[in-house]
Amino acid sequence: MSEVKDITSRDVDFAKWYTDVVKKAGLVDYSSVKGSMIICPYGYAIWEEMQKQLDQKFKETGHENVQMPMFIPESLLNVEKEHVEGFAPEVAWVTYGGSEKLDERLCVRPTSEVLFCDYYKKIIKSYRDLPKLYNQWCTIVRWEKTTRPFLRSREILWQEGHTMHATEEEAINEALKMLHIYEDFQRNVLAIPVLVGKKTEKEKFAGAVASYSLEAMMYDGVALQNGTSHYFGQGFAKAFGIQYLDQDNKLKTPYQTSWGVTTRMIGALIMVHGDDRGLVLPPRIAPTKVVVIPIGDDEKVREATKKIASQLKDADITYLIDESNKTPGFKFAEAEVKGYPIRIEIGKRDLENNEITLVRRDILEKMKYPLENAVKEIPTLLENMQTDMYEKALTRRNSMIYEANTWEEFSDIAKNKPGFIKANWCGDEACENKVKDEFSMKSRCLIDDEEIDTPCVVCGKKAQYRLYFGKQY
RNA sequence: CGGGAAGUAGCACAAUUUGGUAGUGCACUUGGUUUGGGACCAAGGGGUCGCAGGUUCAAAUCCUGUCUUCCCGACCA
Repeated sequence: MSEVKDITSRDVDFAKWYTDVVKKAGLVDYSSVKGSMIICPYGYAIWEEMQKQLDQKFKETGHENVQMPMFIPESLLNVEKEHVEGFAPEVAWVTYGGSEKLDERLCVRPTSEVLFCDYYKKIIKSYRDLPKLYNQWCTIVRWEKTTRPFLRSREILWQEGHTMHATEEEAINEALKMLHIYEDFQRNVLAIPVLVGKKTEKEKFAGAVASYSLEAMMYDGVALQNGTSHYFGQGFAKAFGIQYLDQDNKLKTPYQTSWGVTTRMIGALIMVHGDDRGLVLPPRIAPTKVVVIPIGDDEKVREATKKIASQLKDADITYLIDESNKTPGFKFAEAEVKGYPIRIEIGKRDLENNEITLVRRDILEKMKYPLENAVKEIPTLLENMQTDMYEKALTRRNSMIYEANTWEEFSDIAKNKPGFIKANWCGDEACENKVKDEFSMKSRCLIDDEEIDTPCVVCGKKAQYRLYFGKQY
């Protein structure tokens, strides 16, 4: 097995490996503005696939897409106090229009809660106007100090749902429903195991009553928050004066949610599934499922390639044919960097036996199939690959979740073993801060289906919660 | 935002110390030979040395500022 050129091994330098893969696979390129990335065609194709599948789910659950403005007047941003305090440090401001200084500066949306609220105030008058289930696909801007492609950028491509409901129960259900749509998508399509749960007070969204998140573990044991769903209660609605007349002819304040996922999911795909040869895409999200590599300039090879191509087309399997004038080894390596799930090699040596070679990207095992029915096997291969990738990721993640009952145990694990730590907690923010100060680990999310039978891992007082701690991107 | 490192062709680097015609490998173009794990021959194209000032007869090289990238920390839904 020859070494793949130019990709740093992920066990040698994970950060470098990540940037190498992102660039060599043609997902992203840097622009001249820090943290503002160019998403290349292949990277964007993955995003489009994510969009397509999620958007369908959003629509099936009654949501409508809208497009809100990009600018928020300062006075509008200031309406909800907690919210503005949470976001003020990272917003970008527009202060000039042409050469004229603006009377009121405009914030480039870091998220659109206030824009939606401002609009909902106009259009929600009656109980008949509820629920309002809007979503938008857009970019937002947050002036992050440290940036990395897909993981933390200043301009973020995402989706944000904003909904209004008549009752608290309905709103909470909405927040959880969308959380579970994300969860299902990440597990079954992205093949990424996620921990799903409520955030602590300290970690929740600025202005939310409750925040729920999806926490994935990367290959190096570091957490990536891969989506959030928030229940807002009536906080924003009250601050913005959103009221409707109910059936009983009384003015009432609606309950609100918001939820979002970003292109960060692409970063998660890379860091959960990738290997030293490059990207490995789960079949259900791969824009191109199969790459066909003809070997040698031979009439029989050309014929067989044509045949396979037409069968793939008939079977509705996305594919591309690499007919470039490169050597087979080069094409194989290229296909591996790109992470196409299945590679088909067609050469005259196999054709003499009426066979072709298929290779699954995740296990890289060469399999011979009869030319006639090889394509028929592909759907099964893809499904097996999808399942195996999830199992492999799950096994690795589970092997890196540790349990600590005392501060000594916690310290030992935090210092020596990358991954998450399960522990009990009293609920005092001081204890959360101590973990963060000493080990740069933050609480990921609460665990609500396990017994709490030992004291707080930090202070030793009675524990009220069980949660995961972990370092994060 | 603090500490460190780096920016010279698409990529990886040399030339900078000691100022004096900008180079090598890969990639790219054309033609040919090739093709089962990153091919070969031949002929070509491509650079205001990140950007802006300054010093000098002369700046990739020295000085100042600035931007970008990477690493560590702080910050962070």
